[in-house]
Amino acid sequence: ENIFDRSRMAPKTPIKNEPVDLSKQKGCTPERNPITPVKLVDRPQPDPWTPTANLKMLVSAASPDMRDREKKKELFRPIENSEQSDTPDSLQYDMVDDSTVDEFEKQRPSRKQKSLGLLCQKFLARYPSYPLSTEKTTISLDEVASILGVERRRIYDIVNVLESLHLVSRVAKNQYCWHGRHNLSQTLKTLQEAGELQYGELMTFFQHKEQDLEYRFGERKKETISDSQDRPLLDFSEPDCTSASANSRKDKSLRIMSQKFVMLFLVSKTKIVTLDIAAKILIEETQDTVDHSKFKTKVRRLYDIANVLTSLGLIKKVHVTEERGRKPAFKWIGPVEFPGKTDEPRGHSPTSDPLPGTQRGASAPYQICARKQRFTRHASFNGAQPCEGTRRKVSSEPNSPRQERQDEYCSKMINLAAVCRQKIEEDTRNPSITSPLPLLPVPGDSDFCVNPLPQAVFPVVQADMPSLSLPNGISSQALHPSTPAASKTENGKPTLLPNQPFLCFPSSSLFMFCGGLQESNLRETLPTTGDLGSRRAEAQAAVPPAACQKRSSHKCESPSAPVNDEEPAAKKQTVEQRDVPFSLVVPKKPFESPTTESTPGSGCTSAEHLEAFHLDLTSPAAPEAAVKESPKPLDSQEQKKQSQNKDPDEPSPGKEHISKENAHQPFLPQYLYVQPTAGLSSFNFLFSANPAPGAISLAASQLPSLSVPCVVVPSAALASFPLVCSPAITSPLSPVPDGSFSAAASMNFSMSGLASTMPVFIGTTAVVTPKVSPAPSVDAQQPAHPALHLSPMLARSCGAVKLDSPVCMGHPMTLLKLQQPSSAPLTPKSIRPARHEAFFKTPGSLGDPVAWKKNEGNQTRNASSVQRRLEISSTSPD
DNA sequence: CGATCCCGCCACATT
DNA sequence: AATGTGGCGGGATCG
Repeated sequence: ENIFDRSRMAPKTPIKNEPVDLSKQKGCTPERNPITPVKLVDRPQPDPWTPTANLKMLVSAASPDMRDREKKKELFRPIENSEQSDTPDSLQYDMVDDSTVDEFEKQRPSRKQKSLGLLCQKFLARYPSYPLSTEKTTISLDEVASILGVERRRIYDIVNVLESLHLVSRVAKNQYCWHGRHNLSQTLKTLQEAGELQYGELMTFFQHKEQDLEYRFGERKKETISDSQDRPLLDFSEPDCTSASANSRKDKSLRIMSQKFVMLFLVSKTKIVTLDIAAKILIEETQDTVDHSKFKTKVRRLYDIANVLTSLGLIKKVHVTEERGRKPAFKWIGPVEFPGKTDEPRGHSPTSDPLPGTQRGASAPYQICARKQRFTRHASFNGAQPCEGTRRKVSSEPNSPRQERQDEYCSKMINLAAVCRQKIEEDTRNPSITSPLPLLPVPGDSDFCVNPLPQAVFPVVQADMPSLSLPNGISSQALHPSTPAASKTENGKPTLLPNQPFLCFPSSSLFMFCGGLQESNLRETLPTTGDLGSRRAEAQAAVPPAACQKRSSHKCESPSAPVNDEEPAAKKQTVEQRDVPFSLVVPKKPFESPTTESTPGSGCTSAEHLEAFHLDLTSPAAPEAAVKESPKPLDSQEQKKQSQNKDPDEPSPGKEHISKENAHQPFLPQYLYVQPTAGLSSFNFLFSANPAPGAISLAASQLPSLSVPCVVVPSAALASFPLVCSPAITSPLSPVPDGSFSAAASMNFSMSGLASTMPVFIGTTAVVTPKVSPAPSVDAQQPAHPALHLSPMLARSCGAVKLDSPVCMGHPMTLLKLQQPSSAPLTPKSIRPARHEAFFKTPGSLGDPVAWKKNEGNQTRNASSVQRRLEISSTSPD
């Protein structure tokens, strides 16, 4: 706890280790705090410890990393930080007079300082995220407990969760083995698969709106399934470790719960799970009987788990605003895609798709299908296996409502479906708030899975931006008249809806670029061509005029497609966040960290980061978002249709509205989220880049250029209204609000070889068009496309600047300027590296080291890992 | 006052 | 029986 403050002055103050004494001291015994450090004592502690000694250990062990973590934490919990950090006084004083300061500190040992989340960070700080395979780090619970100054009990809480994700494994009594995150993606993948089996339908289904329903149903289902399967699934991983024997133990609910909790995120379209839903789902007991107390207890546990997951950077706390109100929830910010996935976008053929036009979106449909299948499979599976054999808790235990029959399961599912249907119908009736989109009629049987998707989309948005809302009218218009059709898609109009990817940016500060790459084209077509024509992405942002009211609009209707986009986006974000530690993570807090800041002048460097972009908000005042549209908005629809075909082949420039294609399956739009740096604080960017490596592969030839639709909005503006960007379907929109603000801009990204580093240059076609062409292959680019129209607004509001951003990459960049005078800080997050693993890695480790290195204060980070190691090693000896 | 969640009792598992 | 684990929920804090 101390650490916080001390991080800077590490060496100093002795006190804190022990919470206990804190309590004692609080009064005013300032000066001498240090003296008897009571507490630790409890533990058998051999070591010599003097208060100081402990401190030293702590400091040494944690310092570098700790800071990072702390920062992260800060992100998560701004308040805390502020407070602590505030204490500058303390620092100063410390210099002078420690005791005094300490006192103050002591006075409020604040509960937070002892929080599990913080503790977990400390814990994690002690071990490298990616330990060398060679080194096997063993963790002694007692040791850690004493070092961290907490009771062992608390360590169990942490370790149990970590174990559920396989970051550690139990080797022996009191001994755990640290694995780090090497296998995290694999684990998550497994959990995701398992989760789909168990919760997929539900989550998908109801996710947002129907949460209520979900709860009810969810519970049942889960139970059923979970029994038989959970164990196995969960356990699967365990075997590897010695601990297998451990299985017999009572059920380790915390571990299982943790896994289930993670599964919910992985299965969730929105990647947001509210606590209450999770609790309900996780309560295996009798569905109906959800006692209040039990529920409460479950929630408590979830908080424990959530704290750990938060410390791991896998989730973050958010609030979901629903019809009913605002509820606490957590959003998954970890990796979303897993390499190994069986389902590859490309492979899968739409053919079998049960869902007709519904989803053009690349992955979404796919997933759905998969889910169904599994589901089915699953059901049978259950039936086949009676799981009673496995052990359950002792009979004596109070609760053991477990055994369910598969039959029941089926029936439940049916019920569920029915209920859902009802729900939907109801909703439909009251489209008012809830469902902007018409819900699909759900066929009783099978479809649960399918239908859900569309809905899912919304929620996502909501979550983030409660504040934003589109007026209905607007939304409908703007978005798409057709939108509603989405549901209909099945019926008749398939395509449109789905295609559209909309992005809503909830948070005021976010900036998103959405775009899909045309991968398909790329792949098939020559890279070059692809490049060129490939992409223009259109992005639209519709900004409702101030007049617009904020409403539920957040739900912008978005066809399923959007959903897809979103997901990826989420992923990306996550990834990046990881990479870029702090800043990314917490958008809210702009970090002014030096890191990002790129000065205007910095050529290459800046390039590396997105800094290349400079955004100046020219017109901050102009809240309206400026959007650029790609040249052919109109076509988009048609194209969409075509897109259905999915033939990407044609690179034809004109047509290739990428966006649509994007929507298709192949590519997932990637988003890059750029954190606002100091200057940028006001903005956040999301870029959608191609996630798929596949896409990248295309690029491989050289520079693939991607066009991404982007929207730049001043945060302020956003705050006031919601933005929606539908890359795909811009055209329709264009008419809408038209002139006022939305402009669609197409962005092109060129990436060199791998997307990873490339400096992205964003060219607004319109603006810049002409210029950039450094990239050879690229030249073809259509970007030049005259097509762009900038809305007047844009034009005005933003000055497009072309830069050659010659970034190191040598790609040209275009910058948009928004009025922001100040240096635009950019937070460039580098584009995320193509590889999955990269996600996890620290920024330093990211694939494109080069790029990274520079800017950020990364050094810190980069160094940190190294340092960390060193330190640890040094420490360990002790 | 509701949301969080620390604390540590105590049951159960393992040694 | 001793000790390791970890469920659990009272009640303190936080917001």
